[in-house]
Amino acid sequence: MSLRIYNALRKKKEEFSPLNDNQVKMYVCGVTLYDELHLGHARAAVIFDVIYRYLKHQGWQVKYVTNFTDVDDKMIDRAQMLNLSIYQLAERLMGEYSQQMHALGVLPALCYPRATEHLPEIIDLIKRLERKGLAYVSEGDVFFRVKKFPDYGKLSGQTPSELSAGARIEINEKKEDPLDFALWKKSKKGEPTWDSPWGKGRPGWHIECSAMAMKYLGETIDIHGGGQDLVFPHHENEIAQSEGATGKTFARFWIHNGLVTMSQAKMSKSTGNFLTLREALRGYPGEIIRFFLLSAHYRSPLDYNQTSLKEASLALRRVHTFLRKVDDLAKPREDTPVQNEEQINQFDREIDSNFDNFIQALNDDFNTPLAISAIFQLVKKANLFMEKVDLLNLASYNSLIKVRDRIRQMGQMLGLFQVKQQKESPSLESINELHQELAGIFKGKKPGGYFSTQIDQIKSLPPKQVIDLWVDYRNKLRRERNWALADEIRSKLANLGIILEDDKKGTTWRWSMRSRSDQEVADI
RNA sequence: GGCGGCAUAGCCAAGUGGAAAGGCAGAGGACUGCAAAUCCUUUAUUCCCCGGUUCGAGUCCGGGUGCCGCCUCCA
Repeated sequence: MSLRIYNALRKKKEEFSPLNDNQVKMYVCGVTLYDELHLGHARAAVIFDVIYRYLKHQGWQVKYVTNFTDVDDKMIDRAQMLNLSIYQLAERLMGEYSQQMHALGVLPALCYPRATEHLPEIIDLIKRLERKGLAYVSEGDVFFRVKKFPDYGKLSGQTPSELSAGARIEINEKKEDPLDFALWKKSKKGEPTWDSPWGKGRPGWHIECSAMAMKYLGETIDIHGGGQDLVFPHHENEIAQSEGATGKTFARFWIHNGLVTMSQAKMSKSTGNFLTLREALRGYPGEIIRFFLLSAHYRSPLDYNQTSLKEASLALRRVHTFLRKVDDLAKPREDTPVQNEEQINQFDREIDSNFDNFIQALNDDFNTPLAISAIFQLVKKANLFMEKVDLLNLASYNSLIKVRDRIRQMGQMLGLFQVKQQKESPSLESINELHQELAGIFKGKKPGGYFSTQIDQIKSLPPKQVIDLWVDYRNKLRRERNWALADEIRSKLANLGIILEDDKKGTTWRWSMRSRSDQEVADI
């Protein structure tokens, strides 16, 4: 089984292996630091994070670099509006970025180079292009001479003649040809500026990526990624600049993620059609958002609607419920007699073949929806197994542990199911509130035993123990067939976000996760 | 006008030649004091339409239709 990746350069899936036997060099275009992130940015980050994780899983050492664009027109405008320097604006947004990426379970890249910290490299690269006649100076600006680069259009399928015929190209008197693009822009008054051989100015948008990718990864990299909306002109121009300067292949594989749409239209800042990542994270844990983002193939468009995250949370809950069930299993004694031996062996084989299916799915151009379905199939089989094998012995227990570990292992490649759902401690206040509530139930009644005599002592116990006590007490009521009171306790606890579940083996409880935006319970 | 993508059940979504994955929602059932969780059964004989290739097509080819992206900053 080998990894096949759809290479946008050739518009087909190709077998992937790194140029240098063990090391993969991957560069992904990051964000421009001018405004909040939205789900579209999150999708790109999560997709390339999965690719990064999977490449590492293949045993390769992966050098993964993603940049920040920290100087451009929109940033300059925005910074002026906020009365900040572009540097301050960048710092602020980078802080949010790392916080939100962390919430999504995105692993840190090797480094996050910034355009403004690589002026010497950028200037060198432009000089190189100038020497080759691929760049020319015009009134303080420097442009790339597209006509001198014969391969122009090889990524996007655009050809210079067709582009020239198009009506949407900006007419600029300074350019020799409308297709030429800026490598260096002469600065206007009040704009951030750097010295250069061509006078004061700032880098054009595309050149930073070429310069920084080459600096950190070399002149030929294995994978270059970014959103589908970057194919033209950004990536096309990167190829022109880089290959024009070096004469070498810039990137062997080009990977583009599909865009997130909302109401069937591209999610985009400029159109106002977007959901910010901040908003999404206010309503749902990062893992749910991540799961949603991986629920479509990375090259397909992904449509967000009102119920997307709700559905994702329900689906994810299924897996978490299973993992928690296994985590809660008590290890049987060594001498528990083995039963259902054939069933257990059969189950073990299924676990392995299921894992193979998962790997095959990811090997086929990172097919995450298919990979995820393998996890669901395994959960289903395991639930069924648990149901059928009623007496848990060491062998069946070990099988279930194996499934759980497999799921966590698969989850690791997707960045899911890593954290056990923490039973966060409620505040002292809410525990006191709980007591008030529950004590109210007993007004005029005699709960008896522990609760009537030791109510003050209970208050000093850790919350988990208090809840356990109430659960015990409720079970006493249930044994007495006092359903009304038992149900009232359950409902009071539910108000505090504590879900009780009774089954044959007893009662377990867990915290639910509430969606703060719409009060819908998204417990996982 | 040019380049590219998509069209599969109520919804989301896999599937590039050989009996239509998975999830959500719905229906029925098992379990349960009731819930919850779990399990079982069930939901596409028309895979956008029309032609063609083939023993056989959602899958390949041709022609339509609809939607989307890029060609201007954009993950």
